[in-house]
Amino acid sequence: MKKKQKKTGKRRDKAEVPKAVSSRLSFYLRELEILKMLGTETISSQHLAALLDISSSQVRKDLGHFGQFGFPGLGYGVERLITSIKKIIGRDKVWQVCLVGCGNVGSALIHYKGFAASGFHIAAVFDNSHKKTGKKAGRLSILPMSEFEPVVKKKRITIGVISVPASAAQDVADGMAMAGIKGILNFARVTLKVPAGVKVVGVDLAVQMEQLIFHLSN
Amino acid sequence: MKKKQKKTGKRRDKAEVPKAVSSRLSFYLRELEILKMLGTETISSQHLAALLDISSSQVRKDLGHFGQFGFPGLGYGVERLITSIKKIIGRDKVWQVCLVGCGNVGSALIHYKGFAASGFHIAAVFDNSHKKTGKKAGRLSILPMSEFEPVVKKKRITIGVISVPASAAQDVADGMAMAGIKGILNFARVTLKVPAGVKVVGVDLAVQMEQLIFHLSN
DNA sequence: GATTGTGAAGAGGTTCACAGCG
DNA sequence: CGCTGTGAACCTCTTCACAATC
Repeated sequence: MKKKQKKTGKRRDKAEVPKAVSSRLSFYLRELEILKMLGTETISSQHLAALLDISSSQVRKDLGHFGQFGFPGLGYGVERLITSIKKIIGRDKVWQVCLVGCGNVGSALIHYKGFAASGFHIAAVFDNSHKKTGKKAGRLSILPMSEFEPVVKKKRITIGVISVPASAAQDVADGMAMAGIKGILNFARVTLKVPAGVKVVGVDLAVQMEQLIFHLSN
Repeated sequence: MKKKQKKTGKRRDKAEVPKAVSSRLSFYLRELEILKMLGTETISSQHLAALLDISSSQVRKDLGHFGQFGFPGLGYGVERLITSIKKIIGRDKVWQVCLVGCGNVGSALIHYKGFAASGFHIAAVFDNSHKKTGKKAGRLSILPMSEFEPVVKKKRITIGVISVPASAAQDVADGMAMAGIKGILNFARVTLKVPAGVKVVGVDLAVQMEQLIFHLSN
């Protein structure tokens, strides 16, 4: 636990991870899991960097934030690195997720296999519309919003996915915060206002597309 | 067209836009379109900044890259700013898009209204499976991959969306590059290798989720 | 008086380069 | 000899602060 080095002048007791680093850890993990499947046991920073199209010193520096994982002359142990990164980002447990809004996007998410494969368990699905509540969405019944808070609490859900129209998104987010949800994945095209302590990650496909055409136009 | 200002000492004939800026333009646009709908005619950098949860100087500096849009004491004209940003990112025209892979994700994208609303026109849809080709996906027939290149060329499609399983994604990307597609929106969980001149934007929901839980775990 | 546009200062992130280890 | 871990240099992005403008 005691990890102060006397040579550095910088004080940084709290393990503050640069946000640029955290956003790359997932990509490391993704490539490492592929490597593991291929039977690779060891990989150098240079190799891993090439897979991700970044520099090898970037990889080394990123991993350096969390301790010493590599062996000079050999590289990094794939299996061990996977375990370590999973622990760092919190993928070492299963997360209970609820989803609100069973339109096109919502339905696709319910059937999306990548979630389950990454340790996210969709534990409940909600929709406002009477036409949908009671029906099945995959293995789950679609519940009415009136049951939202009790179900979230009973199932100990900590993550919410919003896939409702933009006009309804803020209300849903408010309800989520109220029910104690700490992380929101938002597919609606609005910037959500949430209380401190709640983290929102937005996914806006139109924005992604615009990234693309910006490069194409320039 | 001639737009050199004599006062700046910096030489920068090529309009090089910091990549951090380009990624925010879309968000400015999104908020501005909402403001327009609400009837707002003018907005200050401070107001706009608040909507996006960034600083007002950030907004001013970002917009400053493209010329003078604002009026001191008044702010920015919403309508005019929308037009300008659209032109900058290339949203002033309609883009022809094709989609490969009609699974869960693909189907959701076909029905997703945000695309059309942002000037993206899905002009063709493809899938490998005999079970799907010939069937309808929305207003379009699902075409077999054998028709990919001719159709892309005939319809002047410049953007491709990949929503096939990870194992097939690289092949599809190769085919897209071959057919002359310049921008790829990739939903598969792999890092694609593409020739120079082709831009890829990846959307990986598991990665987004991991961003979320990283913050929750720390 | 309010608000822009912009140099200059400050943070933050990336690359370099090399000592030290296996 | 190959490769990691890491200070130092470098670069990019963000914030500050204020003259110029409406």
